[in-house]
Amino acid sequence: MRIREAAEASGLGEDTIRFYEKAGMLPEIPRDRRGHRQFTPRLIEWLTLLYWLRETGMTMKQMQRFTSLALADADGGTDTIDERRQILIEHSDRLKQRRSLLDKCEAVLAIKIESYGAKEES
Amino acid sequence: MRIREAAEASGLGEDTIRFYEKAGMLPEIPRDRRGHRQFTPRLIEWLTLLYWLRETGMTMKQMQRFTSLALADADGGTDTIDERRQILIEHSDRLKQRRSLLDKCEAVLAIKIESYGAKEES
DNA sequence: TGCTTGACTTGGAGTAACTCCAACCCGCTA
DNA sequence: TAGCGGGTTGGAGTTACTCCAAGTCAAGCA
Repeated sequence: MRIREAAEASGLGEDTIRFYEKAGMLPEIPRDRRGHRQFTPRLIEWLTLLYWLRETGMTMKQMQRFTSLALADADGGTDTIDERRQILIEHSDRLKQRRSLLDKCEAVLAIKIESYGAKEES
Repeated sequence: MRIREAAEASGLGEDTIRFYEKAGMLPEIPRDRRGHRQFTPRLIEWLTLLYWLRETGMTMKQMQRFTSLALADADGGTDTIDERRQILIEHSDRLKQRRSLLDKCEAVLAIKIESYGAKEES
């Protein structure tokens, strides 16, 4: 798979993928003889996970940590699984907080919108 | 109210308030004879709304637009109310989308976390 | 009277996380 | 052989702050 397709499949942009690679947030990407990146299904899966984590506000630092843990266990080890799971659990908790914030804001907006409606009717 | 208290009350930082003022996102702030800003309850309310809008991802551009509309109607007019309400409704819609995205991600993470748990048990 | 405190100003640097662009290369088709 | 499409790199630009630095100025206290 070329970078174009990888971008489409994962939801990330081409530039973002290259940027993530430079920042050490991806496993090694094989290249063909032209130097073009060749994306494996495993890489696509990884990119897709990063896409979701980014979309929901995980920082690059955490993603880098997460990646480095996964790479440390790349040979099938499980030494870092606890920490990796912990990272995901904490992120999941942040999502819950975030959602309640959105709910709160939505309520505030509803009141504000309502008040505009009232003014218009008067 | 001084800037310190305004910051505390609204949730924004002091620098951010000054920054927002420069960027034309606030009504005029009265000053005392020293040149210090004097925050009225109305201003605090405004800052608090901006805080929520920012927290939930509204861009400065939109906030600037929103402010300029409100200022155009500052004398009690209602000419811009339709557009202002529209802005808030659209933002509220974005929040709804955002929340469903969070839900989706939470589900993805739950599966991922589950899979780590399984590996650990084996 | 002088000191401290708090706020003020302008200006600029740093940060996160992209995003876009210029310049270049490389293999393929007409 | 020229042009095209799709890569490549490095670097500049963007958004929205955030954090100083350096200097001023008025009020309140000892």
